[in-house]
Amino acid sequence: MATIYDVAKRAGVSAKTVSRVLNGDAPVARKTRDAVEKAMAELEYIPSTAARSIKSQKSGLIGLVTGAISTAAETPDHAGLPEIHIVQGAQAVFEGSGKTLLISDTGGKSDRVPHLIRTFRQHRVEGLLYVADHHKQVDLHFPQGAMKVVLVNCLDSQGLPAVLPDDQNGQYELTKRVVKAGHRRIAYLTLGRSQLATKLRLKGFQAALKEGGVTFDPELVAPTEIFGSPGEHQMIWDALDRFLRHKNPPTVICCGNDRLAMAVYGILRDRGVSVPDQVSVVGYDDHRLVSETLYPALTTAELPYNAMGARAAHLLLDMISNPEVAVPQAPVLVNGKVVERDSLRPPALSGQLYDLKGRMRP
Amino acid sequence: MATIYDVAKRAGVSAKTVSRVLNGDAPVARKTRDAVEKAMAELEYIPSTAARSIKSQKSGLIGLVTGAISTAAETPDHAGLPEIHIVQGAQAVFEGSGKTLLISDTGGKSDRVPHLIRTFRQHRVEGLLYVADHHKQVDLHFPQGAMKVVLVNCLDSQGLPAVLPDDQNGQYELTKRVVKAGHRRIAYLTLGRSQLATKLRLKGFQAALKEGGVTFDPELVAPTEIFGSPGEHQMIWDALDRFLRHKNPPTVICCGNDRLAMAVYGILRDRGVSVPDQVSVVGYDDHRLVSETLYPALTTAELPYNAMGARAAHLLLDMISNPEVAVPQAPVLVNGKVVERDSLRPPALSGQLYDLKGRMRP
DNA sequence: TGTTGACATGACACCGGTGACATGACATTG
DNA sequence: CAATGTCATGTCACCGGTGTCATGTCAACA
Repeated sequence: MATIYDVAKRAGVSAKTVSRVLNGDAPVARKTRDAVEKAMAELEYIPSTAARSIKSQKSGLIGLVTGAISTAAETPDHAGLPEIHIVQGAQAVFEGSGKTLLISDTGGKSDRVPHLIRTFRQHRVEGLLYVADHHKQVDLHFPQGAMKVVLVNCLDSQGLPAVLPDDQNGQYELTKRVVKAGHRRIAYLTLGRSQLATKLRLKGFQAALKEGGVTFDPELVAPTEIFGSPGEHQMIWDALDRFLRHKNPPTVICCGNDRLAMAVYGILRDRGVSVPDQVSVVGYDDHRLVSETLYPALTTAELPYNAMGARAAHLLLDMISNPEVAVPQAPVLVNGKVVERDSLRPPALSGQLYDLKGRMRP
Repeated sequence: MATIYDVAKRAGVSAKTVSRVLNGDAPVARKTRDAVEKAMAELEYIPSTAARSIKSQKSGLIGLVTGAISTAAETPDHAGLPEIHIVQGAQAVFEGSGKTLLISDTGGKSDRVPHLIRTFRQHRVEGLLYVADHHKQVDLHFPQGAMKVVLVNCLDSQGLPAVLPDDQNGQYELTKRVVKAGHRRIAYLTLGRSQLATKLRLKGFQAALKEGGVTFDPELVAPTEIFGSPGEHQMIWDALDRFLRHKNPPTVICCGNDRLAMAVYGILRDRGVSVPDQVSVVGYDDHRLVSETLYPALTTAELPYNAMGARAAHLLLDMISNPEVAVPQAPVLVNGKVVERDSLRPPALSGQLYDLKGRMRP
């Protein structure tokens, strides 16, 4: 690989002059510049970032840690929207600002994080993005002040800057849409109780009901747990069964995410309940693979992963370029849109809505 | 950030001795070693890869380009299994061998590839993984010999080393399972005709039929195109309608991927056809978010993205550490497993299988 | 015509490590 | 006891760039 000296020799100038042509930080005679550029082209010269960075003390690198990082062994694996969207959103921003992204994946093992951090520090990354697979609390103990860090989709107890989805508002907006469609009996199949998103969204849910003058009925709320476990379908089946047998049954079922909505579609239909003619269904995430493919297509709230990644990237870049800037004390909340598709309709008019059949598959 | 000289001074030795402690490439007296290690710990010294690499001429970096790279504007966006699994598979291998991954995302714009390549060359990456979002032909024009490249999930006309899923064998094995379950009337809703995977899988499909003594009926094969387009559901609906109205209708529907199977579930049920009691359904990809969540869970063939990523990483590492090694001329094919779940059953016994209802939603 | 300043370029040190080589202390051997 | 080898450590140059400072040229100006 050609060096700046090779170019200098070929162009008959000093290395420093080549450097000037490269960086344009001092005037260079047109003729000299041409000669240097010709030499660079002929030698396919490409400057070495490594050499640059030892001198400038700036690596131009940003580290990104991903992969279901957590304190516990909960790792729901593929449960929601893939974090890749966060990475893409961030990458696009860094790309535009000349930074390069170094990524590491913990593979779900949080004990490997220290090693990853060390690798990043060896590369002298200028900042670090810490991406969780779902909205959660994490417990990191970074060598304090060692590097700029922005958490994405998670927060810690030390108050590191964090970018989070606005789950409460998202569910609020979505539910408002449901109420506006005319529904008064609204069931909510939430994610696990322990999830932060669940608590926040439930607040948004209740706020929207209240605002719409709809009574909140705790019997129409049920949590689900554990992705991919054999018992999961049973749990959803049972919850739906309770909803449907309620003396005043729901006309719409809100789901904790699109995946849950997918399972609900299957079970409802298996039981002879038509979506959305008899019961509407809405999801959360706008996992397009699911929301656009389900038949009928799913009305859902966007989980703005791409935007969160971009937001976090900007925040980190600010912190890097302007070390004195005050980092946000409260988490930055990013809002997603409500995406209306075909699965939400005004409630059916008749009193007795459905005629249940089927039972849980053994 | 502390340097090796800071450590040397604090430990009262030369920088070279610190280097020896770091690398263990020459004997160091126990006492000296202890002093050096103490100093390193106190200063939180972490060696700089940049400084190391200019001297050693080895960056320890691997570049990875992803993001629906293509020649055309086909970009099906989210159509299949996310490429992130390829990245994860590769990352784990590199991690284990001390390499660090630099990633770039083209965001679907192939004209940005040259710029990404340049960035990677500035970082003196030792090799490059080029990851496509689905099995396709790409047309790259790398500065020849500029760097070691392995293509993943795609191949080019110049015969660059490539790692691909064994689509033919995968569909063969899956179809064999279908035949073994007793099916004789087997419909196949393929992906787009132009896709490489479609052609290969159709071969495997036919081979399995032949081996099982089942007659191939072209009327039971239909292609789908264009993900997410408004007309897509219509196209699937029409194809299924033809299948179901066939004088000798299928007892199972093989789908080009799990997403398609998801759409098929919805349409079949909408038309009063029970899965799998009346018609079995199988997919392809083992996109677990879909295959495990569908109700009933989907029998499908694994698209071994993780393994492909790992395989490609190993191949690239071999090429790097052993430049003389012959690169595979033919693409490396990686096989996936058949995953049996609940959507495949022996065919129903009765003659008249289903009583169609419903029509395409307007 | 001598002075001044803008322009163009080069010499040299330095960034943080490591390879090649040299040196000094001590143990082993004939 | 001198010769030899091993161990432990240091010196110095170099990797590929860039910052600092010096130098040389030439046109404008007093």
